[in-house]
Amino acid sequence: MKKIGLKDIANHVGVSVALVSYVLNGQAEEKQVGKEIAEKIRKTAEELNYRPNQLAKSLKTNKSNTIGLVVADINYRFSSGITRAIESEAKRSNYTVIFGSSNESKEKFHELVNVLINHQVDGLILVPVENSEPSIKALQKSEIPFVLIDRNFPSILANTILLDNYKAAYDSTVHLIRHGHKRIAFVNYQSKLTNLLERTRGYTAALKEHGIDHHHEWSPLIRSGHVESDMKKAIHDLTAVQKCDAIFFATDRLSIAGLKEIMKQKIRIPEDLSVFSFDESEAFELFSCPVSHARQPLEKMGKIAVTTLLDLINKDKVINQIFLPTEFVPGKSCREP
Amino acid sequence: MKKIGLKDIANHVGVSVALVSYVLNGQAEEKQVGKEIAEKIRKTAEELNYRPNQLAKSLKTNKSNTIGLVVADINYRFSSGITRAIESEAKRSNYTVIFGSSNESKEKFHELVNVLINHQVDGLILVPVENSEPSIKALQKSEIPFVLIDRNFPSILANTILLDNYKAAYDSTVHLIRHGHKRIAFVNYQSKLTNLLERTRGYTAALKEHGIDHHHEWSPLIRSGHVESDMKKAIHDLTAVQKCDAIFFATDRLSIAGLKEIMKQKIRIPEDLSVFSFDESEAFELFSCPVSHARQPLEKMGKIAVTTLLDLINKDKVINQIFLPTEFVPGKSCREP
DNA sequence: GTGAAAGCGCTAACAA
DNA sequence: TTGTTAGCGCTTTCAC
Repeated sequence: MKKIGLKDIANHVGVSVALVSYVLNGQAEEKQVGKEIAEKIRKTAEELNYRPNQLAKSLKTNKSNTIGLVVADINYRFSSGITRAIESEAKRSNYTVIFGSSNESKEKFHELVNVLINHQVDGLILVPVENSEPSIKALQKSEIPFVLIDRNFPSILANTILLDNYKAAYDSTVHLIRHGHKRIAFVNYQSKLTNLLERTRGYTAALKEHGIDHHHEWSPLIRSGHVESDMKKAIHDLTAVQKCDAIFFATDRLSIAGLKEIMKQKIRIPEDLSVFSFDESEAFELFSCPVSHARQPLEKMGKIAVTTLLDLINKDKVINQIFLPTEFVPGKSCREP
Repeated sequence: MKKIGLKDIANHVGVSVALVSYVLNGQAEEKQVGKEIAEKIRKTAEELNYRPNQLAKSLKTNKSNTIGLVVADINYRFSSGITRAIESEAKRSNYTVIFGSSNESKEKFHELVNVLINHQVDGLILVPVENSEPSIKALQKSEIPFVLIDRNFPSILANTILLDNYKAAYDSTVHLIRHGHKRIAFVNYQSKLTNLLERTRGYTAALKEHGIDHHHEWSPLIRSGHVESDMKKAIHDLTAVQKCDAIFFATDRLSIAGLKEIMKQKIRIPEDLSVFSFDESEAFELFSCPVSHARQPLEKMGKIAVTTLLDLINKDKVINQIFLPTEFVPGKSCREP
């Protein structure tokens, strides 16, 4: 079946391509196209099953109606949630999403951004990875609109949609303090990502402001390549050696790894130990007790990322840093005060 | 910063655009471009930070190096796993993925397919939704290469990558029978999707071939909009009324909902009841005992989907239906024989 | 009201 | 070896 173009319709109806273009783009009124002709064009387009070539359109108008999205790993709950929100919001505005997963590699991240740019995306939504500052800085020079999401860099001023990680961690820690805990541990990844560092900062500040001495040993860092072994050691240290009575995990994956280890070591929640998680996980549904946690507003983040980006594309740019609050989801994993 | 095109480089170096095009597309040898000139062109392109306009290229060559992907819901473990595999395999072949999530709506599915086609994707990978046969049939007429994945329709003959759902369910049921179970329940969604129906068929056949009378009451159907309430009733019926001693859940989400309910009703696994799951879930990690299950080869499915599609795009090929086996992952959720 | 034609950035056949 | 040029399918200005 031959591809149908404007010309085919024009020939068929016996008019010029210009008219066909007007009509099919909803400019029939504006251009005062004859009613009958317009109707005939529409009908023929339908009959011939005309599909506009978006590439040609984009090439001409210099606008692809496409946004590029790079997430860290589509298998993360965070990524799939945000992707779903972004795709659906983009679609509402008639944009299509071109997609890539960097798998936390800065090389792949860089390459993906370039590929997306070559595909003439109108803008980018990026979850940057560690050490991707150079790519982002290069991007800034190119004047292509983009927004960062979830993560940022101190050295880069850009449109950013972030959680208020500091406050969320602070509040969560205070929650544990209110429950009467004094020896509160915080398990985080070893990482330079600001969102994670901010969580540590919030935790530390909460302890300090409530007159609790923070022991360095209470904040073990887990190496992402060695989660299982590091976590095993961490849980043992925190409970048996440091006698902590509460553990606050910095991410969902750490919570899962930690809770698994806690189960193995037959530590009872919340009798022996209180647990709080940053992020939620499907896995919590099958844990022996509901896990109290801070929930990320994925839907909202995705939606705001898109609207911010579209603003950037359509209007002129003001740099905007948006901090979203988490939602506190009470469970039964913290002992009663 | 003005956009740099081939012409700019040509002017800069003092040659024609053709030469620049040749060199930058690796045809320098073939076209016998002067070594020095070639080098100069490459250097200038680099300096000017030239980025090829993929749209123009595609328009001209009638090839976008882009594949469209429509999944049912990117939040499913299945979808994100398959998407990751597809994206990474596509990238290996220099293809980019344009993405959409149908959210199990046939209207959205149809629309997405059209949008992707308008974007001139070279081919499509689709996870069809219920009642999307008409869209698929229309697609077949258009001669755009596509492969279906995970789901198919009896009335449609197309390139398809499927699980061998029948065999996987059959084998899993036999596994339970071998463990000495006689009253084995199978909990599935109420759905017309063939992959789910095949699982029911496998289960039923296994019972029959092992001389076990199948009671209709042992196969409750859960309505996807009422999982919680339907599951509550189902679990109660199966255990208290039907006295089943094993339950086989047809999907990961059903397993989670079922296990949650089982926990609530204080039924012990595997002492009181054996449990087997089709699909795995992160959630199993925190269940009181490891759940035996059949694992889908997501990586492989994604990879094969891409290679099949690329074959279809590049050569012309016969219709191919590929059935992949699941992997049996033993847990401790089935009582010992 | 309608049509002719330029040109978006690129490829590739053809000419020189 | 290198350059010229005709489009790919579409939008849009300008002329009629």
